[in-house]
Amino acid sequence: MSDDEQLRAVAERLALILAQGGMQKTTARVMTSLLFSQRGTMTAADLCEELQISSGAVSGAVKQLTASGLLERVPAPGSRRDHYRFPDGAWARLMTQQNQMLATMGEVAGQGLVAAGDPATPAGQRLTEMADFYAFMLRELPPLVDRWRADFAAKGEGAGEGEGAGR
Amino acid sequence: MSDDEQLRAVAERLALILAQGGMQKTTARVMTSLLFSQRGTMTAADLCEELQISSGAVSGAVKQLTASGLLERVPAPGSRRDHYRFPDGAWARLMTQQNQMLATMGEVAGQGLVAAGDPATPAGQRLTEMADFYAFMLRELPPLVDRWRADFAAKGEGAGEGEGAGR
DNA sequence: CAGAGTATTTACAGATCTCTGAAAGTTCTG
DNA sequence: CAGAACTTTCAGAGATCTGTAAATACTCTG
Repeated sequence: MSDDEQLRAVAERLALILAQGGMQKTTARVMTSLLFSQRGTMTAADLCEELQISSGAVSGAVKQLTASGLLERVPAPGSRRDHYRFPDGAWARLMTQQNQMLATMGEVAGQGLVAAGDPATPAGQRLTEMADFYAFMLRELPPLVDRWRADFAAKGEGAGEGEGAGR
Repeated sequence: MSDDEQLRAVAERLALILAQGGMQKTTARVMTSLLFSQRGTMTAADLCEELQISSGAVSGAVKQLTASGLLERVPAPGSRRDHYRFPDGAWARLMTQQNQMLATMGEVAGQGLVAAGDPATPAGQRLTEMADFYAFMLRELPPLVDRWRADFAAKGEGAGEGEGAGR
């Protein structure tokens, strides 16, 4: 099995995992193709061929991924085709997006608390815990992600040459 | 609109949000019913009536939620029916479970790196970033959740002196 | 241990989703 | 500005999922 085939195999495996986690199958396949591709960017035609899917399917997946920040269009001088790639820092941005979800969960918990009236009721206690938890995460997660960004950037600088990083 | 109806409305709204985020609709509705219920626990029959769904559907949802730690059976002396409730500390546990996903993502990234061979290739760089990010999160998130647990427990002590009422 | 009261599983029906193929829309080039 | 090269949209076919109803399996009580 060539290295390339191995990469594709791992890509498909990850796509499957993501699909089980709720992501659309085709969308996941497009994303992992981009993520594991040895090329810097891929065109819609490339994806059609590699994944054996129609251009319509690719278009749909691209739309979704773009909305989530997991895919970006790259200006491709000399080619009419759109070129896509998996963006740098996408993972961190993804985590940041989840902050939206954390905020929403916190809000809903708050609304529930209001409706419950008394925080001492069963619902009140459950919702208090929920509100507290999500408020905490909303407060603590962004700085954590920022710290990673800083760490990683620092590592990258040092690494260019004598990268002592590693494990 | 009574308080109870308001609670149910918020519950259904959250269920809808969760469903859009990939969770099964019925499963989400069962979970939020339990979460927002003024009762301490609910039986399958209660859920059937409140949500207007069949007992089979409840059974399925219970199975899924139990597996995710978002629902637990409560010993119900005097009643033959199973009583269910939303467990204390479920949110924290849920976040901890996501660690499993973080670990998996890290592993897959590592496998990709091996298959890519050279970390300097496009795939190599993308996967290096991915592996680093997930390793970082896997390292930092559990302590964060522990800190919340400690904080929240401390808050609770200070506040509800005689709260023996617990469950 | 028989039997009632519950929970779970199963087959099937209905609904939903998703892909394909083709038409329509866009955007460059010559 | 006409035409080519792509991408996006759309209607319909096919696959997938999910809930119901009924049968089956548990689990207490008497």
